[in-house]
Amino acid sequence: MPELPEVQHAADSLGIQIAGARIATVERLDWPRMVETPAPEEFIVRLAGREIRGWGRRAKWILLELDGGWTLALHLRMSGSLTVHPADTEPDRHTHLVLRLTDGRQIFFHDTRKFGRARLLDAAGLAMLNDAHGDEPLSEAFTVERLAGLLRGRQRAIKPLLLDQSLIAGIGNIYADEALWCARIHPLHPAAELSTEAIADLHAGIRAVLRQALANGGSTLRDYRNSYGARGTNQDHFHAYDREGQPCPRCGTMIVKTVVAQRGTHYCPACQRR
DNA sequence: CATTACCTGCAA
DNA sequence: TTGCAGGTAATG
Repeated sequence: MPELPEVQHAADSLGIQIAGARIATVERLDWPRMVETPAPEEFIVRLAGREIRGWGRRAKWILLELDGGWTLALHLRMSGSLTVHPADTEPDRHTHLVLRLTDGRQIFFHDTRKFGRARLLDAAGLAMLNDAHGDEPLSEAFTVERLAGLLRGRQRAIKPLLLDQSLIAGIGNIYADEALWCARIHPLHPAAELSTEAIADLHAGIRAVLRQALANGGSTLRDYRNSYGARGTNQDHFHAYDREGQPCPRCGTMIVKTVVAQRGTHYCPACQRR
């Protein structure tokens, strides 16, 4: 579900509520597969008593910086959400991890589809997570030249390349389609064959769609909520994604939906031709 | 590169 | 009942 803008909002809305708080206990881990490292029993023991010192985001991971050099990394995958609740709120059946704070409040990791994941990482583990991911597309370092370098020599289609987290981190199916619409690029265009001008438009498009989504609190198709339980509104501003059969806002041609890289893919067949 | 798997719920 | 969903990893 969540891509960079949604994960950023999830992290910020959570972090602002809980920074400085301390985890008392880990409760209700009824789907232990969600804990990737360390073993669930050790995860529970090590988290107890940790202070939450800060927060951040890397790719689609939410990072809670803890004392003792530990980082709690949380990935929402398709349907996860993190919300903060008073002491007496009962979790529902899709809440698979609860962090009880020493002030009584609870953080719920709610995840209908159970794809979400948690890792408790030391400095080396955090470095590995970092190294596994590519450029942050909103960073200063992500220049047009950087993007051109990433595309150079790669014959694969541009859309699956945009989804490859090891190259560019944080873009998912929505914002890949939206960025390609912005840049008037066909999702199957070979990455290495994009013109200099098209690459510049793609760079601008990626940043514009992510910034707009951030400004709108992310996109909520179904499950996404920030940590206050609020939906985003960016789904009301899509140009191509989820708009099959509706007119392209630029040229009026019907948006079509196909499958590219095993993902539903929406584009304008008239003005996305390069 | 394509296919399958992981899960549940919802719309067609 | 089937197919599909914002993600990723593990297979041929």
